[in-house]
Amino acid sequence: MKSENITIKDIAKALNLSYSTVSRALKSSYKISEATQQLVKEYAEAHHYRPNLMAQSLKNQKSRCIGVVLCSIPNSFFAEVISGIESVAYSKDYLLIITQNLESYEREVKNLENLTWRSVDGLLISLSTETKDVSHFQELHEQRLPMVFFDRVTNEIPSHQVITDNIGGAYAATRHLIERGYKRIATITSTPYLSISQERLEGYKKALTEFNMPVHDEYIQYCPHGGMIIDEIDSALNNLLQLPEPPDALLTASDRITIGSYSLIQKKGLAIPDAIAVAGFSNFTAPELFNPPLTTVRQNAFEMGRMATELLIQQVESKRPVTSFEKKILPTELIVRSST
Amino acid sequence: MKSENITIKDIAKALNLSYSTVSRALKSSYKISEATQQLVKEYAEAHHYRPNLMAQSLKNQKSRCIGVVLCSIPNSFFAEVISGIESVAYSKDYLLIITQNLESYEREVKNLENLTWRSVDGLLISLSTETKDVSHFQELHEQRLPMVFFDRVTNEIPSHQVITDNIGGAYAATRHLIERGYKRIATITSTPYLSISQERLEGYKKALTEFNMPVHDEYIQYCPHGGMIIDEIDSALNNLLQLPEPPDALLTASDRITIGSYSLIQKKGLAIPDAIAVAGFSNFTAPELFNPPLTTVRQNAFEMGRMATELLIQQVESKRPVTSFEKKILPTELIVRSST
DNA sequence: TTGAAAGCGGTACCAG
DNA sequence: CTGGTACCGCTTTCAA
Repeated sequence: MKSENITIKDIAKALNLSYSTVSRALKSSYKISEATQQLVKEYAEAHHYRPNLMAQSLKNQKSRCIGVVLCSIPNSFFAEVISGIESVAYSKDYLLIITQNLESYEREVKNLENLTWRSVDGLLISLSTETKDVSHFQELHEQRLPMVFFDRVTNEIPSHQVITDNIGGAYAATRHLIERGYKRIATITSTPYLSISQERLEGYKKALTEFNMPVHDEYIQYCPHGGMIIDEIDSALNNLLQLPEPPDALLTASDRITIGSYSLIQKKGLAIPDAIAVAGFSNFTAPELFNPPLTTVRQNAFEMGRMATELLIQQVESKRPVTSFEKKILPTELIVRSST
Repeated sequence: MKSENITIKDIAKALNLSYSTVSRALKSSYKISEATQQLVKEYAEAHHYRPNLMAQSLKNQKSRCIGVVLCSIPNSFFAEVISGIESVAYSKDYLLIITQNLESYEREVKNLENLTWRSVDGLLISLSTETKDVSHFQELHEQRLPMVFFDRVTNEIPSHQVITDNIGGAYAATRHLIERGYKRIATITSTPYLSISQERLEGYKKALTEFNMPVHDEYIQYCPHGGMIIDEIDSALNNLLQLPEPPDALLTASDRITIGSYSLIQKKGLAIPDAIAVAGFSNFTAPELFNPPLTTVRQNAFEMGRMATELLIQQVESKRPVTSFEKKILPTELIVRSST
């Protein structure tokens, strides 16, 4: 194939037509006779004609590439999101450029520079935990580069957003803990800058308040790097356990924090759920195999990727600049197991 | 940036030079005076000149894209491999097109067609479980498209390969089971067509033979789709458990099969390791959290991705056609936990 | 309805 | 050492 690819010129020569006619016939342009269209299309089909994408890109100033900005590919949540992104991108003939920043603001900026150099047609973005300032995205937004934020979003840039019902998810898990009879419910979350942290915290507080339970600030612990560094989680846990009234239940607000906490609690020799109950946001494959099986708030990561990509492509291909934006909120699923 | 990108022509105009001179100056071509080079480069730097990759691609017939062919992005092993691939590709300014085939031969072929259409410069390939015939790759190989196989490789196409020491890994795990005193050791693996199945089986048999234990064919079970379908694993397990002398230990030969078996065995109410011990190939994040903690053979997936990509890019950029190929074999790590 | 030709942004050959 | 120019494959305007 590769070396034997035929071009529009070959077709034109073979059929004694001009380049332009062939080009238009292939696009079913209205100003071409049925007969010619038929002829050209059949020849193209028969000779496996595929348009040269590089040439098309150069001409149209469209790369049919989508840039993906996220923190970590092997993270189970994001891996599922990518799978969803792939499914849509592929079916619409877009290509993915996936970058990971390992929660570093600096790498996020550098990756972004590379993506724009590649002249992507649009961006799918989930912010790094370190990112407080979104001006690097702002700048591109002002140049009309389509972008859709997912999971970790910002409200500073008007754009489509696809997120999980973080408030609802955290609320459901906290309420579940309350109803199970736990009295001192703590939470460990990422940086307070992140949208997901804020919302999950809100759900947590909402449940406590609703059941007339106090919200103690010392029961709320943050991991500046989202648990990328295990020591962060450890010190968060230690802070909690050293309290005069240590918590009897814990809500962990992200995959990494959930797994990390679970592991550390066990290492400290604390029994789950007797010494401390644990429920957490997690898209881990097999939380039912854990010891004890882990109560999780599961997100529909695949769907999130799918939906964000559809919104993005829609915007990329829209003739008019898009000015009204959607905020899609996907439901979470609380799966109760014996860790709570 | 996007809309304000400057081109070679802009530089030429500004400096009163010709396009070609600017182009050569930027590439530090030897026939350009130091002074001019200096001038051009400084101007380019100052105005954030970035060459248009689409134009370069079109001209050079190089896309700086690498196609990745594998079965499933969210699979923990492959997600780690991708992370390794990304790290190298990114540092060398290559772009990744990732495709997944969900173990379907048909999708593998279709994906491949799309990749070649995108005119990728090279391919990183791990075969689907359904793939017995590799002629679709063969064809591209004959057209000199560089390709490196990893993990699930074929010997029918002369190319670089990066694999795990599958024989050694399976051997170590089996030997460990033998030394623990298990007498009837079974194994569940993928299709016998796959290189990894064959090699892991070989390691399994080698250990048994070395310790003068018989190799019973009925102790070897296959999953035609690599465990993609959970029923496959279930029937494999049932076949084993219904034997007059059911096994007292199990070696599972891939991530999905390992997790699936573990889950099913628990559902059947069998105690691990008392009723049956389990050791398996797995790159799962937290096998130590399982109940009981799972003995695993871990592969260096990240390194596999890194290495395969380096070999590929080296081949892509090599002036002469590459004729001698390397077979890199990465060591495995047996981590003993209480499931055995 | 069709053809000719310019141009997208670079590269590389040929002159000078 | 530098400039002119053809060309990569396709799209699109302008003419016919």
